[in-house]
Amino acid sequence: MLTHAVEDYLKSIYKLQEKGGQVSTGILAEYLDVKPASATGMVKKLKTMKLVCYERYRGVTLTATGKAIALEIIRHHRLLELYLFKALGVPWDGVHDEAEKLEHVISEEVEARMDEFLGYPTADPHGAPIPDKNGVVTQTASIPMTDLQDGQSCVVAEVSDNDSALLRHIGSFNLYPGTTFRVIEVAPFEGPFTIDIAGQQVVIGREVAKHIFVDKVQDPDNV
Amino acid sequence: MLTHAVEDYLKSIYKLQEKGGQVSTGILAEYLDVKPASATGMVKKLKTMKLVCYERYRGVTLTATGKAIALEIIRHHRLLELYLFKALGVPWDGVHDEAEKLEHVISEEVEARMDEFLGYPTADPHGAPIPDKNGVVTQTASIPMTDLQDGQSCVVAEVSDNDSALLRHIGSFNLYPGTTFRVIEVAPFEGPFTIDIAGQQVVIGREVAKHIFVDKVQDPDNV
DNA sequence: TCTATAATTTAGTCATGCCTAAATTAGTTT
DNA sequence: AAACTAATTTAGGCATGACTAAATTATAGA
Repeated sequence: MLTHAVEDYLKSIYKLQEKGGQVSTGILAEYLDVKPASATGMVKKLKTMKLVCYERYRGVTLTATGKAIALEIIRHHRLLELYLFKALGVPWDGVHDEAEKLEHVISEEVEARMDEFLGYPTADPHGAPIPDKNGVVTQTASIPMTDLQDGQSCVVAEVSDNDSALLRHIGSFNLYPGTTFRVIEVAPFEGPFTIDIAGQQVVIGREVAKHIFVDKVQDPDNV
Repeated sequence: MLTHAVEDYLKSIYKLQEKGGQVSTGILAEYLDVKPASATGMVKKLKTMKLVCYERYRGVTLTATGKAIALEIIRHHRLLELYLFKALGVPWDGVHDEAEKLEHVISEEVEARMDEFLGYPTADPHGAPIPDKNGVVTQTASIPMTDLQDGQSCVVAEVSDNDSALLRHIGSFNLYPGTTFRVIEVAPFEGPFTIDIAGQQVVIGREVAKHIFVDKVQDPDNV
């Protein structure tokens, strides 16, 4: 069996690999809130386990085996988040931390039963895709809200899930995945976004907008 | 925060204390499937944490604090067992092992929500009592099935939960907590029990019967 | 009481996974 | 090319919680 630490490292490497491509031990350490030396040590261990490719000073990449394990853990995490949210009513800003602990101990059997209960879902409460049993992820090419311009309409696709306070804040505007809104005004000089959500006007700061990803929608009122 | 190992030791000491009274480090080691020297080491650590009373060669007892923690973990465990059983349909011979892992990581919030979902239950799927939020346990004084004699009627109160194969076996007779049966015959010389469950005759060996605890019932057909 | 046996404890090791401090390498500047 | 800075790695340590082997204590029998 793999240790929780190994699982966490693989998961983190996967996520960093997704956005940044090259994953240095320093970035990994920062992401895991661990000292660089610790990350180097673990990465060397992961290499002997054939879970990562690694050359010193060159960064880390997951092997096929490592990636499969990372995706399994991510699947556990996201299914748990959705289950806690839907079946137990845990607020969406609380599910991440809880799932973080549960993902390492849940059995495949319980996971399968949650999956069935939820009707084989494809996204967690923050809009992140849930890999299927074979580790296949369907990535959607959403854009950050900061790329939007005046008048554009869109649907919230995904929201960063790691900051609980931020999620509570975003939730207070009803900006959940699936919510449609229209940009009324983008203030100049890196200013905030004024948007319309179901008739309500709301002002969203840039720092917050960075963590919201959307899909553009053809707006019949504006064409 | 307490480690999983500390929690497991406290829980085990509590359970052994319940039946046997005196808990030696040897018994504890056997129960936890650990070498005696390891148990001694941990017990000394628990003493410095003021969670147990311990004098060498004299055995261990929980302090008030230690007992409170043990009961909290037991509450986690039993609520989880029942939740897995009722909400997710995990078979009763599987819930113990799963709960064993989850009990250490579940938050109080999630526990409270499961408790609410289940309607504030008082017993787990094996009939063991669930301590309440304040650590109060309502013990029932059930007797082992091996104490029964010919003709007696009774209700299954509790079944040992630590042997999965045994549970599957007992379950195959429909001998769940709440099931009523009548003893037809106790074979002499430590022989098996022939019982009547809802019209079906079933033969139960003594080794199995040792793990089934019952409450006697006044049988109107037999008085 | 003395001794044999069983239970318990001590002493010393090992694997994990983290840490700090020091050394090394890479990547600029000048 | 030399030197400086930032990133990375090595080296050595620490806490947990397990282990084995050896020493100690308790207990029961002769």
